[in-house]
Amino acid sequence: MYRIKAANTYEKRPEDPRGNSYVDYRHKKQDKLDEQLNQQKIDDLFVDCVIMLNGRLEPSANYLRQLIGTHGGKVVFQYMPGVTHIICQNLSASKFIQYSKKTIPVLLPKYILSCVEHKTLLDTTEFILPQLLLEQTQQTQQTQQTQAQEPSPEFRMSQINFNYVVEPVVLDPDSERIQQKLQNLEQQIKIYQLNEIAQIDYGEVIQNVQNTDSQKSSPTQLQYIQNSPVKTHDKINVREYHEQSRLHHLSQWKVEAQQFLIQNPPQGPKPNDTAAPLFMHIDIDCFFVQASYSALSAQQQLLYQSLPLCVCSSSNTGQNSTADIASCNYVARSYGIRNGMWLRTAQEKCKELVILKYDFQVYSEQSKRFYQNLLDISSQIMPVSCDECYIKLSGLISNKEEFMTELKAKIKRSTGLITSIGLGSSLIQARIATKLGKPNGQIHIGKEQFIELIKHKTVDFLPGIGQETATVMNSIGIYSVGDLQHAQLNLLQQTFGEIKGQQLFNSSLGIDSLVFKPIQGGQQQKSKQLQVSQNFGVRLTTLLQLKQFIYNLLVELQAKQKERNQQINRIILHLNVVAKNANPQWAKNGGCGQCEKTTSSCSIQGEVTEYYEQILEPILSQFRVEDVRGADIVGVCGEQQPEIIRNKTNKINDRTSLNQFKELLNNFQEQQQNTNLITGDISQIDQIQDENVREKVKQVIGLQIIKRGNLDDVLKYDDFQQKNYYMQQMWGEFL
DNA sequence: AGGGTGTGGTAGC
DNA sequence: AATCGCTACCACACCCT
Repeated sequence: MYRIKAANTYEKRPEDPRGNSYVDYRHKKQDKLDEQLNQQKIDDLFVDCVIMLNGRLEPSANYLRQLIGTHGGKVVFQYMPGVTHIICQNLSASKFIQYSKKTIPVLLPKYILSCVEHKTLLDTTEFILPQLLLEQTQQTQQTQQTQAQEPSPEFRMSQINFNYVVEPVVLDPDSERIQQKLQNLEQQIKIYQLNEIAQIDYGEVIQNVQNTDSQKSSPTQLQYIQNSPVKTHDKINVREYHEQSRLHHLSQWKVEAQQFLIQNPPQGPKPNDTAAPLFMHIDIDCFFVQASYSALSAQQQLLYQSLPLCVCSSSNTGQNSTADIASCNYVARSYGIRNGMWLRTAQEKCKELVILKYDFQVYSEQSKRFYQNLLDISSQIMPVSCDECYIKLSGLISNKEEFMTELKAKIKRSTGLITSIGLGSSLIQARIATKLGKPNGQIHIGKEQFIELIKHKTVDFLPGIGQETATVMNSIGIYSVGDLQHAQLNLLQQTFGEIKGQQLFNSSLGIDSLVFKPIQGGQQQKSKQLQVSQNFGVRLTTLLQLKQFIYNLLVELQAKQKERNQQINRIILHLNVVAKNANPQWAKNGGCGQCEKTTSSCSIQGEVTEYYEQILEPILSQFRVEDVRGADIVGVCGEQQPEIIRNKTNKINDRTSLNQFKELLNNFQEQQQNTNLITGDISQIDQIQDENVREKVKQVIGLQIIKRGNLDDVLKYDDFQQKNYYMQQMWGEFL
């Protein structure tokens, strides 16, 4: 089912001098919409129905509204008397309680689609929202269980702590609302009995958390699945885990670098904004390896001087070792070893590979020394990471080569580390220059050179283009940076979105999409987001463990908030649940493997940890406890209210289209492999309702055929007429 | 229309 | 045979009022 593109169904809110309420306006609007839809009516399928749509739906609420309207039904978006059906997909805790009280059926959007398909109003039982269904069966099960005197050791997700829906801070002094809340609360207590186990253990969690206040680690113990193939600690302690996580430190060092620059403002001259723009990008070559090496004794250094080196968390080279290489030097790279490669694989490629240990202390010190050397160059520095930054040099440098050589020598003297420097008239040019120069490089490139130099690189050579973007690019026939340089901006924007498309195109031509934001000395840098997460070595078996784990994450988040002196007004919970069809092998190394990801957030005021229940409930009510068994709970991410900068341009394309497009393309490619290209079923392309996307798919698949030389296959047909017929049938005017 | 919320991609070693 | 892991940021889609 393809979505009708979200037409702009909203009307401008009228100025109303007579002070009519917004509600009036909404009623009027509702009537008007109904009238409009009635005019397009096909049949009277839903004629006696008043259908309420709620929340995020698939297909979208807008699509359903039109669908119902054209079949004679009435649609509302708020509950009102007379509603006959509620269509809903995910229920938040409060709505869950509201709806479970009503006798109106709460159904999945599939109901509407099926009714339309069968041209009749179907029985609703098949389409009841699973959450509510679960609740019903649970209640019957419960009564059965109590009769059988067989209490379950675990408890259901949807059953927990609904009696704690009161907000810790009542934001709205409106008494009516508070009364309603109290009423709700009463109802909830009637419906849901607090589980005794939960009560006791929740108390324990609180106690444990209080213990952490004295900087000591939380004694909260979370057991792993017995006989789990994962060999990690038998406790999960977020703080302890982070101590040994290289990525955690990497992220922290970036913040440290920013703070270092705030406390030690660059004393260098101010760049001349009227001069020709000149930016420097500097990066320490294989930072971890060099830094670990620099901490070795002189004797060892001599020994390892020209050997292949790598840094790895483990020197365990056993068959089952899945440790990966954090960083490897260029000697090692000559053997085909790469960052991120599994140690075992790397050692197969090079038996002499020397494994160095992490030394986070040294990395942090070296990072500071590195930045110390950059302070007198210019007043404008923008750190990228602990070992990498941009510096604005416009009008400050006379002899570029000399400057770069001297700077490199200076850093080498001070830290013993070898760096690469790139100069360019934009950030991305400088960045690419460094990349091309590594290791131990010093390059200056201009725009013309830039375009020539990277023409033949694959698109993922450009910063900002990762695996996903590269795959989509390939699918629209763009493989090299040169292809991108000559691509149609229009096509890029249709595929990636207006802004993103433009940015990608700009990148290929050496024009920045990254904004140069130098650190302002003395000013507190406020980030827009604070996040705490742990994805490794987490194997939770019970709901209680899950709750404890999330609470611990929240404690860490709160600590971070205080440390950084920042306010948090929204909390986001990310939850990874092992996908149903996930290969169990994948999670063997302690990671998440293939997961289904869910996000839920709530606005907060006050202490982060107070919102424990609010965050949990909506998201947990979607799962049964069985589903969470073996789930990986990812993290809690607190967010500051970001600056609202709305993008006011018209959207050409929406993500749904992009996803549909990807799917179609995959289907088509599968078919191509299985059948003759010519007979490949392309009828589905014509079913795409969105004209833009349909045309794009045709265009793209056409492009693909040309790119891959498959056009020749078509041309093999001797019969010219038949050939033409196929061509036309497939691509219409596109070929 | 603008605010709120959910999704997904990227970089750094 | 398999591409994680942590944190911060951006662009974007979609719903609610």
